[in-house]
Amino acid sequence: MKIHQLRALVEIAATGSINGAARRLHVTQPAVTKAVRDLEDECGVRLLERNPWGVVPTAEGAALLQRARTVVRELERAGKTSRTSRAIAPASS
Amino acid sequence: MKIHQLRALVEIAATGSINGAARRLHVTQPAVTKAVRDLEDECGVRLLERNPWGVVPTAEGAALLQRARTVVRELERAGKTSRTSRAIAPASS
DNA sequence: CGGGCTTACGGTGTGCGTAAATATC
DNA sequence: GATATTTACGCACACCGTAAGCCCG
Repeated sequence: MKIHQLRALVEIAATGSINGAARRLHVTQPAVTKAVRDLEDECGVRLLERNPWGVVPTAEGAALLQRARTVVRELERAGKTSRTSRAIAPASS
Repeated sequence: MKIHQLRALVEIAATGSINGAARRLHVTQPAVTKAVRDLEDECGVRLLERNPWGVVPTAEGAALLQRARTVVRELERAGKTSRTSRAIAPASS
């Protein structure tokens, strides 16, 4: 269960395609494919339904997607918090 | 901003020492030291106050700690969700 | 001396990119 | 032929463990 895997899932859902997710994540398609595949392999569930025109989350994928969104969002906030701390830190003489 | 770094921060705060965190995380002390150091280096803030008898989170460390706890907790829930999906998935003929 | 943190060094594993293959329209 | 996904291969980076050093009681 790695972050980049959850991020991949989130972006795939957001764009409706692995290609689009790859663009957003600034990585190549195979990287995203492997990320979700590892995730599916890890939990033993098909997270995406592969269609010729793209992909759609399965019910299980959608369920995990909600969790993934929260994790990514909170991680984002953590990064923001660290930046804020960086701003107020210099005053801690 | 990696998960294991946040996890390290959480466990350090929980145990009050890098040594204790290492034990909980089933890794060695240097690994934990480097994890928090990388985190500090990344956000440019001293997260821990090093004392001879152990370490104590700084104000900035405490702030990030709250976020870190949330991230770790949510990630935990994500893993649990995947297990649940695994349980209900086989019925999706 | 003992306990705890840090630094340096080497190995191993993982994630990424490139290249090639398959399927649909 | 174009688009989208998947698989295979090789590489670079990051994490971890071991070993050695430093500080304080």
